[in-house]
Amino acid sequence: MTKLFDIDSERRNAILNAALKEFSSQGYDNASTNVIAKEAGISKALMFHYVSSKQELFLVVYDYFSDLIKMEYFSLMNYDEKDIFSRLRQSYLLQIKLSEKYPWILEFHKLSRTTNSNEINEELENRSRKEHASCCPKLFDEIDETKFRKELDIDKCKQFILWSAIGFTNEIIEDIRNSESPDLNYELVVEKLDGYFVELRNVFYTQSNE
Amino acid sequence: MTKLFDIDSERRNAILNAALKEFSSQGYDNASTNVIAKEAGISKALMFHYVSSKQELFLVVYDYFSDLIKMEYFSLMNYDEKDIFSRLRQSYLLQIKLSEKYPWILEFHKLSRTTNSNEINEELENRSRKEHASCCPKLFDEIDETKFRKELDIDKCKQFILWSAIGFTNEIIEDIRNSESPDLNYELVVEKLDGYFVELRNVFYTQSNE
Amino acid sequence: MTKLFDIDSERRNAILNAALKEFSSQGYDNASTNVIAKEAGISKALMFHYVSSKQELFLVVYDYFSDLIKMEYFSLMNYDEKDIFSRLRQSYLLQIKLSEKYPWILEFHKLSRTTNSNEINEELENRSRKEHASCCPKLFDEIDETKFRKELDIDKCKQFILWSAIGFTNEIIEDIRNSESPDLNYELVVEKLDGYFVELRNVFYTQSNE
Amino acid sequence: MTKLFDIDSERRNAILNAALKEFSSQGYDNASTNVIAKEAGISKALMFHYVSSKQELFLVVYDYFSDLIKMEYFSLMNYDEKDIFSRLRQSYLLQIKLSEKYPWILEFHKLSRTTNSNEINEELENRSRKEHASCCPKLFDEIDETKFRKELDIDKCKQFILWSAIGFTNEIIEDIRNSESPDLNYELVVEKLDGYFVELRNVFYTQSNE
DNA sequence: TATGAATGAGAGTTCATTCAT
DNA sequence: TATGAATGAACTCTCATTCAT
Repeated sequence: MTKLFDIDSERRNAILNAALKEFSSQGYDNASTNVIAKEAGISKALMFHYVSSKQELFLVVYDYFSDLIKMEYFSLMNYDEKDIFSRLRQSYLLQIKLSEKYPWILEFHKLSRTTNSNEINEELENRSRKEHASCCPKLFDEIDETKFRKELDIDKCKQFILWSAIGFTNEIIEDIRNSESPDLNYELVVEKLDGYFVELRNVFYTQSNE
Repeated sequence: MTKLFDIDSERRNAILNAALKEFSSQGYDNASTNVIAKEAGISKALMFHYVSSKQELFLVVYDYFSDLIKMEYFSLMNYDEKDIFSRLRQSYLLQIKLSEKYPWILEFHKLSRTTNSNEINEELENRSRKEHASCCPKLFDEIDETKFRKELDIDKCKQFILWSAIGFTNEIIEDIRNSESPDLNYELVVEKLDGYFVELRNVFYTQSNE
Repeated sequence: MTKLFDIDSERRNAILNAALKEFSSQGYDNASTNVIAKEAGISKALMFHYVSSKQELFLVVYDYFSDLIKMEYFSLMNYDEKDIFSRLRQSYLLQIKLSEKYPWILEFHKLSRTTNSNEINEELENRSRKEHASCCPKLFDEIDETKFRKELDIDKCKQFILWSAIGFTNEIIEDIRNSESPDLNYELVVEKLDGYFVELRNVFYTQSNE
Repeated sequence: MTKLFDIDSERRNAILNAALKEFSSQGYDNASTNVIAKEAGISKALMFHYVSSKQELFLVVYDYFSDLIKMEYFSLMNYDEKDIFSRLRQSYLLQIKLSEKYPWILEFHKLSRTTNSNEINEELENRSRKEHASCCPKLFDEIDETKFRKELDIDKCKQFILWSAIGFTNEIIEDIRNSESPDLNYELVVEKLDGYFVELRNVFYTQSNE
């Protein structure tokens, strides 16, 4: 239905990025197709030549980045790595790399917010039903729990670790937003990241030297 | 400027709650003054008699709840309690209590999201500059750090604890939204809460029995 | 649902007449709410305060004039008059009178044209099913058929008479459109009308002097 | 100006028929060049290569069918036939035949409806001024008026006959539109037609057996 | 010759806001 | 105090038309 995937990839990316930015920051209802078209550098009419409606644009964006994340993130993840923090590190490196090409991709999950459009809500529910809570569970699947200190409740710890990861993600996003050239501080981000992982190991793992 | 504080408190609360609900759930841009007026049970024109604009309404709501939180929350907090988790527990009990009168107050922080209105963005930045990250620092001020395991980096741990608290808050909010009679599961919430605190002590504190 | 009938009758008539003019001349699909609002002398937004949509406006206009025609035309018709041409004359006098207040009312039937909007088409079909071919049958009901020349097929003659009446109606409409002050030639129209009726009697009736 | 007449006649006919259908059924303003191009089986851009604008397309269609009617209809009419009803019969047989190749030609007159485009309105008026009511006068020219009953006003009778003919035409059109295979009921149409002519003779002519 | 890409103008509709009472 | 009426600007989307190839 959409003609978005028959066109030049540079323009396609411009549209997809612009749409992801607008939809994730403003939400579906408040997102303006005007803003998206302007940010993508094309006329509004042309955009509606590529997609038939705001709804379709939203769903195309959702599916595109959903697939992208599957292929450029999930399928590249090495789940043989059983150390949860090494896994998380892997995950962050991939995400940061993706962020270079798709600067708003870390905000992808915000697309799932409930909107005023029931059709969108239903479609989103369909997709999430298929995927069954896409990211988090697998990240924690079959991790090496023997490394955790024995007295800890593993499930609760996973929860704490997840929440910390979310908090850290938000910090990264803010860092990226606040710097014009996001590529420059790639190393700084990784350094910060590694600092956190050192500490998380201290917190949750049996100390090796004890 | 606003006449909101010259009127009957019941109506004022109706307006403030309705506005907080709409602004926090829809965001400033997408929030509808129509919906707020209807939810508050008054005409739109009357609402614009009390406040001069949507902007003013937003800022009044922001400041009102900001002050409320200061007075009904911060000033009631007992900072003599130096145990961070006991402090956090206190904090949650106070917040949940506030939620009974102001059901959307836990969502207050969502008001700070960036909007399309630059004026709003600026005003919000002014306020946050004045307050300098209103809640968190004090929550962690002068806590008893001796309880922490010696090998831990206290500052990073505080960060982890804060992120966990944020995650837990979101869980509470979802619980409240998903239940028709929020008061009933007050005890359940506290129970869950205490479970988390037990574990957090396990994680971060020196084990007493060792 | 519509607030059109709670407002000042002068403005209401302005809107109804403007809408009837636009809808009957342009058809539902091509009719412009802009044009209607401008012709009625109000803002488009106000018009959408009175009616919730173009569809509703159309249906309100349809029903209003449909009812008006029933009350100011059908119920005033004296069907005790059994002479078909006297009846038709009555009919025309009433229609011309209505045209003074509602200059486009003779075009009312054009509202029934099929449009691109299936909802409108369905609503129109519902209404026409209820009314069962509103005008014509009754006009020819129980007329005095003994006046017709014996060798004629009455049913076919009725058809011819109806078609002539339609042709005459179109002539009247054109006359009205071509003159700025339609009231002036009221008498001229009636005169022309009577000329036709004289001749129609000659054509279809047994000649009295034979 | 137009290049329509330099191209393959089959494609030309496809365009002309598609345009006649769309313009006559939707009116000039609401007609979509998209629909016409699609129905004609060519791209919109190519269509605008043949004609310079929607306006020109409309006028070309108008003039083409106007000429066609002149040549394939008017010039084939045998005006030596002085009996008006035989003439009308001739006329209908020719029209029905034309309908086979140009299915929408009976709707040609609908092109003359007033539109929102003043240029189109003016052009149409020019053409009709030149032709002076193209069809009707000649149809009634030099007919044998002696056959009419003596007491009748011939001019008015011509008017009645014309109006009946119009009514009958509409009936035929509706018949054609409502049947999937229009050719099948060709004979039925002619039969119906002849029934009307018999009666019209009864109505207007001196009865032969009296 | 033939077409997909591209656009500005305008459609219906909603919104925050002001006016009159 | 309180409200319904009123509006201009902005929204999403479609259209006839032009451009580039």
